[in-house]
Amino acid sequence: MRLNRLPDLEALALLVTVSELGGVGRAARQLGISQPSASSRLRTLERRLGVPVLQRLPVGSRLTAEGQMVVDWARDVLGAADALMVGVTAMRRVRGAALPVAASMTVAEYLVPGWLLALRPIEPDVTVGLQVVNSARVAELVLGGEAEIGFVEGPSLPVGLASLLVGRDRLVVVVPPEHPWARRRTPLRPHELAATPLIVREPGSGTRIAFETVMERYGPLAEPLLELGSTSAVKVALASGAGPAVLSELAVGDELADGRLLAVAPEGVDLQRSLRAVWIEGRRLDGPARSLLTLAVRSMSVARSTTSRSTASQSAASQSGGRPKGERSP
Amino acid sequence: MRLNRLPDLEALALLVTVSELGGVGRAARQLGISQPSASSRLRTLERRLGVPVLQRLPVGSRLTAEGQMVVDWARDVLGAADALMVGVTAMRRVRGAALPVAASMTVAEYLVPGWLLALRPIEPDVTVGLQVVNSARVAELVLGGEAEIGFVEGPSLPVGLASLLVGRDRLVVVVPPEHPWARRRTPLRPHELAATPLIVREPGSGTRIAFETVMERYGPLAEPLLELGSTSAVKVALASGAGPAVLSELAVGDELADGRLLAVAPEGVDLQRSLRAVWIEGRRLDGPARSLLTLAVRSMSVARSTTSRSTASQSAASQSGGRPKGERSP
DNA sequence: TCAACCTCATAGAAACATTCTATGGACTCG
DNA sequence: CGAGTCCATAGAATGTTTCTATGAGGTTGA
Repeated sequence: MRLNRLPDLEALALLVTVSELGGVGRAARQLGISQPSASSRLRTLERRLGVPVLQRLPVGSRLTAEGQMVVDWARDVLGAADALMVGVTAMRRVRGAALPVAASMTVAEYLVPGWLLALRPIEPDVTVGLQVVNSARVAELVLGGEAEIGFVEGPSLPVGLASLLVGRDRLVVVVPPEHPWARRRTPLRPHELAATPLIVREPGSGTRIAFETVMERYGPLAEPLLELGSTSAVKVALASGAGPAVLSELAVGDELADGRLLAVAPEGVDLQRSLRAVWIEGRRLDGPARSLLTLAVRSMSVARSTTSRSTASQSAASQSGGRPKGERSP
Repeated sequence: MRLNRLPDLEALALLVTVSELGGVGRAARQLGISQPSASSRLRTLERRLGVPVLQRLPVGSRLTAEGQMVVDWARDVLGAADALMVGVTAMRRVRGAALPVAASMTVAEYLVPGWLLALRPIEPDVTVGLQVVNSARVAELVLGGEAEIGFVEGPSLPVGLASLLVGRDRLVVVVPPEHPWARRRTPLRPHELAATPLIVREPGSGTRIAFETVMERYGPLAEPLLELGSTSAVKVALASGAGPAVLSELAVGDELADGRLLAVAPEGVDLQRSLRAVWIEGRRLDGPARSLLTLAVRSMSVARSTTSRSTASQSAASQSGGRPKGERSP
């Protein structure tokens, strides 16, 4: 992670605004800075990128072809930054939030920011408070009234809580492309997996507990190859070719998508986990909490339907109808 | 896009490094700055985020629970930034690159950065040059020897070129959740779609041409509701509820995944496009070009075998398959 | 044709942040 | 208890960004 080769986020945001408004001065006004400041900043950005991105015209500025690409890439960066900020902001307001939420780590990390971004235009004035704790504690907080709605992962069903499925996650065994398992033709047997030293998260982490619970029946697990404190650290170890690792699919989706990592599915092992929204049984959710639940439910159904075929109707229908009911336990 | 609420990318990179190395001083050394500078920068970051992220201990520093979340979100941001930089760097070196590549816009925008990120560890010393042009011009450049490998979209098959499928894209009709079509129960008929004014890209853009070609047989298209010069601009118009739009699925993967947009599938219309790698027929690709081709092919097969995933950050992902965001994305 | 108006760029001063070196306090380890 | 490691603070130097004021280039419309 070289420190110096990073783009200036604010300059990128400025460039995006220029592309939307069609002029440097207009963008400056919108962002509340002076026009010369914007001009100079864009020039610095161009110099650092080494590519001209703007075509200055007497009537405004248009993007060059390269600029168009930069803007589209920049939108991704800014979207990620937005997600970070929305997540941090929610974590900061644990007390005194209009909508107190509790979520397990997986849900909080991968799903909550997207929901909050989608919630913002719907409920602009609602301050969300986010508490990131384990699933058991989520249940406590919801039951104790400290969170209006919660999100849990895993197979155990909290009592006294209504719940609704909002997503699925799956633990995947991943290897770098140069690992022997990347080329194996025979399926991975559970016993072989159990007997292989793996890179895993530290004891007590949700991912690790879930994995150990599932693998219990296939015999004792080998000693871990490495125990690391974060998903990121595991990825770093993986990149250096250390060995197979077990991670949440949500955590490695990008790496899987572009081939930096490969998934090896153990034969016949169900590593799927349900992600559920929970709230006090019998209580009717309304207001912002209900909006959030709707978004969460919708995000799942749409994500699933886009891979095969997608129609908007199904997801919309499920919520616009009656109030959500707790699903019965599996 | 408020300018002031953006995080400092370099500070985030520093924090990530601290989380990997376990100490402020160690991270500073790795990044080539002094320890006090790192310390001060982290303090500033904490102040701006409003959340303590580091627990300073006499033996080093550990992340707080909030810090853990911040680091994981930050990885997405940095991944997206990395994708941007790798793309820009490639565009800068059109001449004199060891591996000259030509790609159509869709491929260049959403897939190439992810491939280049994956290529970096495999071929660390190869400078890639990227030319972003339309598919016909890609064919010319490859045939003329100005690009060793090219990537095209669309149904037309270039003559004299060998090709291999590296991905698929699909045009999708998207609406904001509050649009009437989001709640429709009857399937969308092609004629109805043709008769509806849509938000589209400007004439001549690949997305628009592809859409018009497919829709030709269903009668004349209605006048566009809006014609906009970039995907981003279309998204902005969508967000304000303007009306249905037609965009590449790769461009709206994140929005679909978290429900900010909904896809409406027109009945029986095939809006899929193939994305292909092309090179001179009969020529055997080797060296870096072959590595790149391998990565591209792999990214497709893996992407299909896993279900999509989404994180807010993922725009990069969207590029990389989502991950241009760095690494992310569905 | 020309004045009014718009665009973006430049100049120079002030404010701010980051950087460094040097030092100190806190804790662990032997 | 001393040596070593860690992080924080102090104060000066550097660099960037910011602003206001102004200029250059081109369009618009009378």
